Amino acid sequence: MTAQRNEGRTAPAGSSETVAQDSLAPEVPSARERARAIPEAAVARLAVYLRVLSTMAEQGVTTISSEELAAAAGVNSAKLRKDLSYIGSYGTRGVGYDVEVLVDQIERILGLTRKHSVAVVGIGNLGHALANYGGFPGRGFPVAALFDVDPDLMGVPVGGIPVEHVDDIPTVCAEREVTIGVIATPPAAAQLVCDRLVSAGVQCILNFAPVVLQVPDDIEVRKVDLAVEMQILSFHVARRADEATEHEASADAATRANGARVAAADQVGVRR
Amino acid sequence: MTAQRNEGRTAPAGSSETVAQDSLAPEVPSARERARAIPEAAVARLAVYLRVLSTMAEQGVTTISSEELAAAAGVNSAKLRKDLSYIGSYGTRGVGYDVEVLVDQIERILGLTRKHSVAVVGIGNLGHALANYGGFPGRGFPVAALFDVDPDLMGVPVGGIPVEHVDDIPTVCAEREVTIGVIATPPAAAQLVCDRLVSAGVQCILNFAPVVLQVPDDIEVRKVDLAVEMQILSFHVARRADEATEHEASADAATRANGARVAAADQVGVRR
DNA sequence: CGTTGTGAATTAGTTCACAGCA
DNA sequence: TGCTGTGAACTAATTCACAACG
Repeated sequence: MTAQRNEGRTAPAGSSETVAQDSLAPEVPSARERARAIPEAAVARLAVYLRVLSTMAEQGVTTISSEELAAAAGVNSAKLRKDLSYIGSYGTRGVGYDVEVLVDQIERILGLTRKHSVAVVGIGNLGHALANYGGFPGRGFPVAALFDVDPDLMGVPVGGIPVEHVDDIPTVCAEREVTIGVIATPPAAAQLVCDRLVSAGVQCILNFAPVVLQVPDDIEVRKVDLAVEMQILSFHVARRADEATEHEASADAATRANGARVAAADQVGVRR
Repeated sequence: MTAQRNEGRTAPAGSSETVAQDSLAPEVPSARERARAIPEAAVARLAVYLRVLSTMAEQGVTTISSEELAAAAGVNSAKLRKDLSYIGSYGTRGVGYDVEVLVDQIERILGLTRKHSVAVVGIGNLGHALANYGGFPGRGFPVAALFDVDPDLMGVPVGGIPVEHVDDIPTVCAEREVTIGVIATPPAAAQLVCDRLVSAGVQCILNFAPVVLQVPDDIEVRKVDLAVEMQILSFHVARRADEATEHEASADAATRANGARVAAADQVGVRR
């Protein structure tokens, strides 16, 4: 609904890529253009590598091979090296990578050198939990504003920030230069809140509400959807059960027995 | 790093597919085998279609075309039809799909006809919020147990379920036939908790802790990682900023001005 | 007709495998 | 010698485009 949308945009697909700009400026794979070239899937993994590397650094590790880092991140080393190659060549052949250098470079690519002010909308169970993280995960994401509609919450500080009314989203967000909006409202309110955030100049939205948001296509939306996650898991349980009944003749306990065969699931790629 | 892993398994890739079984039983693309064939990405979207369809049904909609459903789900219609085709042919050419039929079929494929008992481990901010949902999203996921290490929490009911000690995970989970474990502990405790859940027979894990879990490869793990999500958004903010400075000559306000061009972002596919 | 269902074409992402370098 | 960086090969996912059909 609210379907003024237009999925099929104008471009006939399979045409552009680096196009859409003037044909002057021959080729500048600068840091800017380089960034565009990083596959979406790789970006998600870079964030994981960053965390692993930070942990390593804390433990005093200064150098690490692709094999080691890959194991710790739950991916294979070829993928890891390919991912790192998107951001440049910072390894030393025969040796590995300098942990600190890698941390710096990944932070640079992910734009973590900037501060990204965050607004959380919907201070219920979840919003409360989010606000209490006080300065989002990994720092660099200060919570600049909280919003709700509940009159009882107005002015009440959560995690040190007073709750304001959702009607004030446009003014407050614009004023505090919020770039990331987090929606933790009931589903019915999500689209309205989203529209306000967008009109306030917010560029990216993290949506916890179980609805599909309609947004201008220059707004980046990521969603975290509990129900979907649970149902995907349910699917796998079901598939497994089916397989079991399928060939329920052969070894059964035999398979279950060697529960020691540990292999880091590729949890990085959002899917397997 | 607990790295007994072995990413490169034995199979030389590009060999199997439907293999690995006896060559008798010629070909049975039964519901079971059919399930195996559904692309992971499609499964995630089916869950979204299901929600949209349920909402539709509530509103009295009985029939819907691929174009309409696709719009509401934020995907294009070709993808939607392809996704639905994985589960069977339930549409009527020239007409569309019967909403109720589709709901039933998707629920069947996702295994939502079964009950999946859930255990939540780590009753902090987030765990508390999760437990309070009381019976996870969309029903069918009853919370059967809560665990923590905090002595003050032992026996305290949260969302109607008393908190038990993590040491009891193996016995309690096995006893109550928990199939899905939710980890909402601090990162340091996550792997240990995960190991216990696995030894208790839990098949799938939803991990909110910012660590890469090492699990036997017959365990399905999905992760929800706030920090990663925020950093992906950060990346996009940064890229955008770079692009802006890039060709800061031409129209600037012009682009920002027509903020009305709404197009449902493809929020379904976990990525774009 | 109008819309589904699906092979074929395309694009994105992963893995292989090895040349090249410290 | 050992490990990175990457072209080439492969696999997965998406999109096209149209025949089939109620």
